[in-house]
Amino acid sequence: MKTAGKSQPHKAPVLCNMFSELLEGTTLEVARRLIGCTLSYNAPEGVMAGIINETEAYTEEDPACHAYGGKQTRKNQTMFQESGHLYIYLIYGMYHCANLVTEEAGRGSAVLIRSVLPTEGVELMIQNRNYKEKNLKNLCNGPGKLCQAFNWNLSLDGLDLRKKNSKITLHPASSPPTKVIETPRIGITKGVELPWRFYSI
DNA sequence: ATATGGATGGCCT
DNA sequence: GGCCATCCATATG
Repeated sequence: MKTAGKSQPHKAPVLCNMFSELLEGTTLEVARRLIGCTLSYNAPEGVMAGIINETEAYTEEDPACHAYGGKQTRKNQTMFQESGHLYIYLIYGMYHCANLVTEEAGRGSAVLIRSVLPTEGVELMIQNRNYKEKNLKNLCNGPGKLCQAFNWNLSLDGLDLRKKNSKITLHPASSPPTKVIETPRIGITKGVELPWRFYSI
């Protein structure tokens, strides 16, 4: 090992480190705070990125949560890892959903990333989704669409975003959105009354 | 413009 | 065997 102790000024900063303060606090706080942040993926084919504009919070106490009651299974075990891990699951046999794990290890909680506004690698995303429309507003505006655009699947489940050189990174908003709206969550049958969905326009 | 129903597979009981 | 934190094509006003 002959790695230099100090970083060299000319060394290309291939990836930014995640700002850990983005994931501090309760799942609800994180879900709210992630609105406006940039999610980026350094894929083999190129970088893809988007600004998060819709999230949902899920915690152990919530009957709609995969980790409800703290029950660990094979599928949900990433939710019980430390905050900063990526939890991906398959839904309806054909789509994937991406979540950022929150809170401390042992507590099953996460924020579902429901939508991003594409900012980088748009051509790749269009390819990945076989997207026909001209307007990009429907390219990543849904949890399944987002994973399809970024080409994310179960193989990325459990990825630790806190690691240096993580393929997936989070960047804080340059200026936080002026208005974040909260509503009940989408597509669930339990915990429907909780206003745990956040979005901005 | 909104409403419907079919596709699909890993995981749980 | 039965869920499912979904999407899209198709059908109708």
